[in-house]
Amino acid sequence: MARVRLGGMKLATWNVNSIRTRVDRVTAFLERSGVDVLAMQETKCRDEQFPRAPFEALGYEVAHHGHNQWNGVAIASRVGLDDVAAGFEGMPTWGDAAEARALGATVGRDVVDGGVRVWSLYVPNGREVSNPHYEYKLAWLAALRETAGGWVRAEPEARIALVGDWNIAPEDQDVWSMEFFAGATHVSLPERAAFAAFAEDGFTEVTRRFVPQQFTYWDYQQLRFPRNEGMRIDFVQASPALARAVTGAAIERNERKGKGPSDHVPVIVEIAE
DNA sequence: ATGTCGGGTGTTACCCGA
Repeated sequence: MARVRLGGMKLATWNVNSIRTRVDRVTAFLERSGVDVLAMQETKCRDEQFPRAPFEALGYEVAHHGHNQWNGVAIASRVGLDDVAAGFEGMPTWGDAAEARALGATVGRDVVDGGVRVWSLYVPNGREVSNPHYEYKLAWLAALRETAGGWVRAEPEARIALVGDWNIAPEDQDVWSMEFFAGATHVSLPERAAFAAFAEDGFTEVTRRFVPQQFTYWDYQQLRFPRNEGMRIDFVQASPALARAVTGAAIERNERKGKGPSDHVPVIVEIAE
């Protein structure tokens, strides 16, 4: 197939908090933003319930992985969508259940050299530091790092994007009040260490250098958004070759406004060819 | 003051999760 489009691509990640409730807002965002690939989290539906038609009408292919009303991850792409994989090698289960928290696909083979291997990730919340879900979160992150590190070691020039809702605020400035979060998940040292450890395998978080301080999530409760009491928990970790190709990033704060928003907003990165 | 959102069900009243 001939190259139809050169010049890089725009990749975004967005925890949509139910795609069935949010599909109009999500497709409107795609139409006006010029995003070529959108990784979604918390679709909250089974595969057959995902509203594919509105995406396909705009020229996007969709891969979705969802078992039930919890979790659910997807990737929509108008620049190719190949080698789809649900879950990663070694991904821990929650009890007996392999949850729908990771979906990989190769996109952009015609617009970026070698394409980009995108993983749409919904990292477990952890609930409370004393809750078994917290140990599950740490184990899940450790397994992801082990597997993703192996990908980079096997293919050092691979362009790999680990994107999504990491449910970790890596720095104190990434929450509206460290007092409020004292003793809570998302800010604990083991979670922050787990996030930072990806750097040892060559991954770089590539949005902060372009957007030094901006929240990506505001709770629906307590007027958190009007008061700008949010958290920065949605990130893009890029392999060495991909990090070199990233030319910009943006956090779409305005998507938290208006009628029926998700509690998260899209995070966009621009990738050169 | 868990005061808001989702989706679910033994559904029109509550459950769980975030």
